[in-house]
Amino acid sequence: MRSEDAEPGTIRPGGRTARVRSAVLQAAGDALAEHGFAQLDLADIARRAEVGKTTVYRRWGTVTSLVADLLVDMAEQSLPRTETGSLLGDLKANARLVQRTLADPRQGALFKAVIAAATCEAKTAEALHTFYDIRVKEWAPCVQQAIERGEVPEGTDVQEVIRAVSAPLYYRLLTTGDRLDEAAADQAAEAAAAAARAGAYLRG
Amino acid sequence: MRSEDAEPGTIRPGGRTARVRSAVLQAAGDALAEHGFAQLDLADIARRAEVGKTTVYRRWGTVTSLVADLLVDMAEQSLPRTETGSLLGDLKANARLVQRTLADPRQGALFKAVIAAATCEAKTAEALHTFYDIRVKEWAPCVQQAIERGEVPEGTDVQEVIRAVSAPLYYRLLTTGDRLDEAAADQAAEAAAAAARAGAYLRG
DNA sequence: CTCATAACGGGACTCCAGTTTCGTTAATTG
DNA sequence: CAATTAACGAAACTGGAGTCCCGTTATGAG
Repeated sequence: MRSEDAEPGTIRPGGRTARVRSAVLQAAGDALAEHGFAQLDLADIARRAEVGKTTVYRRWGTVTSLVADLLVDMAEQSLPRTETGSLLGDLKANARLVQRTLADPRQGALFKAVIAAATCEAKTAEALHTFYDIRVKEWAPCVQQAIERGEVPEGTDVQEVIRAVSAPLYYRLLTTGDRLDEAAADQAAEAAAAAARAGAYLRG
Repeated sequence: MRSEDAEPGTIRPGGRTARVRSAVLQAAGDALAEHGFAQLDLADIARRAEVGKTTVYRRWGTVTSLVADLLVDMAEQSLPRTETGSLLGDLKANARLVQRTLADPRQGALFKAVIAAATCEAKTAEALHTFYDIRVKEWAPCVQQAIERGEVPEGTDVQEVIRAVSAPLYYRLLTTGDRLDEAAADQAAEAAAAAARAGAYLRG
């Protein structure tokens, strides 16, 4: 059986191969959080992961490609959503979660780095889109429940409401130097809730 | 007079020096829009600008540093704001402006690239923050006028309202593959207006 | 207009990110 | 458990990004 056309790691994905992947992804996350996307070389990641650099180049090839795989991994680790019984409560819970993530030095830097990487290659961008699509869909039901309770008008784009909560937090992270505090999270949730109630997210 | 401690271009900023700067910044913008932030080398920019690569390395040194200067240049080219007489009208005008910019292939790619660059170095990040600070302050008066007309409660953070218009557009640009159309712009403006009227942006 | 030198630019040079080679280890199959 | 070969990893290699040197151009001061 020839394997020239198969990606390395697909035929014998067991033991060592899996171990190498998780060590490399771990190291990649660390390196991205510490140095950022630009000054990142795969040899450094290989050293951290205690893996041969040949292996990293063979399996991932480029930094953006490695980040794409990292995003697939991140997408699999899903955090469970909480329920509070009111739209504002649920949205605040979501906003706080996002805020805590982005305000955390390691996680915040990591998210900046993966976003930067996603702007540089289509494949990585797609992995990022999938990651956020999963997260948004995870939280969308809380808006659906609000519709059923009559808090929000019928025909509201539920996913757009969830995105509206995150958007100002990411915008602040990227375009201002301001700290992301709980007040920012609450404001984002309140603004999204108010706009949703006013029917701003009705499908066009 | 020694000049070892002065940056090149500061003592004789006239004719040639200025011409080189604008040619290089123009080329840098083109290159960023075409190739993105990652696969960018200064030699290519020098070639496009018809300038010696030694000059580019001497004056800017790194890609992120060059992007920082590009952002200073972009910040100086300010677009005049229109006035419609209502908060929603003004915010829609702003949203449409941002949407058109980000939806434009060249400009959209360029903005993605400068954001990516800003995540990689503090100096570049600061230049980006300044850029957005200027843009936000340019449009903030329309919210102030809305306060004076009684459309929006006293004590509202006027700049935050402007940011709330852009935020979902940038969020969509970066985290989804969806096209940025006029409907997205209008929705962003309507959501920000509704939230502002509801007092979601009162200073904490 | 003249002079001093800031700033530019071609070309040689260096160094390391990324590749290639080939021997070693261990995952899978029967 | 033995055989096959996928996947790994050390070491040598290479190309081009970034640096250095030094002669040339042209700015700004007097």
